[in-house]
Amino acid sequence: MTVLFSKKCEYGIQAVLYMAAQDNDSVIPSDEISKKLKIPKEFISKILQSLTESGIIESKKGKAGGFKLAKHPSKIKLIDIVEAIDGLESFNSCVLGFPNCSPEKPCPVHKQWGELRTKAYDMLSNETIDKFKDRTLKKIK
Amino acid sequence: MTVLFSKKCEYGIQAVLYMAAQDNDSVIPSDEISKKLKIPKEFISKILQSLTESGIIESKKGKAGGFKLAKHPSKIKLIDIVEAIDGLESFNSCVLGFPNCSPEKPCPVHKQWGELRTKAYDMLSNETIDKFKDRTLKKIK
DNA sequence: TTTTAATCAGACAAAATAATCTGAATAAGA
DNA sequence: TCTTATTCAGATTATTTTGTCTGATTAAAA
Repeated sequence: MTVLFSKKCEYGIQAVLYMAAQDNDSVIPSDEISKKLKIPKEFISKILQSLTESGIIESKKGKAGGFKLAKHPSKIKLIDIVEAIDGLESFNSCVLGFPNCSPEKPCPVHKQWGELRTKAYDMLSNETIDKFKDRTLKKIK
Repeated sequence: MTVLFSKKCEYGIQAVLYMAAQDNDSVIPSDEISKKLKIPKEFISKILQSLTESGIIESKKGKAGGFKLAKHPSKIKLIDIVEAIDGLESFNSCVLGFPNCSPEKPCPVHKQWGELRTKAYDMLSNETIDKFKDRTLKKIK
C-alpha cells in the first residue's frame, strides 16, 4: 500500500528533486540517479523517459548523455510531476470509492476529506522545487 | 491509482457504514450489501470475513445468516476499519518513498506532509461511524 | 572509423492487488 | 429429516503495478 502516490510517482519526484539539487545544469545519467537514490535502473529510466515526454525534463542521447530539468526549478511544481505520472484523478475521485460522489450527492466523509485533499493539492501546487534544494541535499547525503 | 485506501478498505468502510445505517440490529446477508453497494459478491464476502476476525462486525452462519456490527456504532471509528484492512503503515511511511524518513533525516516535504497526515489521522480516529448515519442513508438511496 | 556510454523502445517477468470459483459447514424452516 | 440460504475456507484467475531483459539508436571521444 503506497501512501498517496504510486511508486513510479514517488521515484519520479525523488529524481526531479535530485536533479534540481545539482549546482550546474549539466545532464545526469540515469545510472547515477539509480545508484544515488537506490531505484532500480531500468525502472527509473522508464520514468525519466515519460517525464521527458511530459516536458518536465529533457534528455541528451549518446555518450555523456543523460537528463536535466527542462525549465528552471522555480518553474516546476510538485503537482506537475504528479500530474505527469499519476494524473490528477485522485484529487477528483471519492476517497471511499463511492460512485457519483459530488457536492450534490456527497459520500459520508465528503466534506472532511475534501478539505484535506484541497490542502494537499495546494501544497503540491504552491511549492516549486527550487524551495527543496537544501532539504534534498541534506536528505541524499 | 487509489486515492488513499485500497479497494478492499474502501469497500470495507462502505459496508460498515451501510450496516451502521440500519435501524434494527438484525444481520444483513453479504448478498444484500453486494447488491446495494455494487461490490462484487465474493469480494465483499472476503472483506466481511476479515472484518469479523478483527472483531468489528460479527457473523451469523446458516440460513437467515449474515453480518452485523459487533459493537454500537458510537464505539467504532473509521480508523479501526482502516487499521483492520490496510494497516496503519501509510501513516508512518514517507510520502515520497524515501528510506529512513524521520524528523532527524526528513525528506524534502516531511514537515508539510506530516501536518496533513496528522489531520487525516485525526479525522479518521475522531469520527465514530454513528455520526455518518444520516449522510450514509442519503448517499445510498 | 571504431569503441564506448548513454538514451530509447518494446517485450517480458514478478509481485501485489482485485476478483472469481468451488465446495464444505452451518443453521433456519418446511 | 430434508431443503435451502447463508457463511466460511481455500484455490484459482485476472488485472494492475512494479521491475527486468534485450537490443537498437545515438553521439562523444579515442
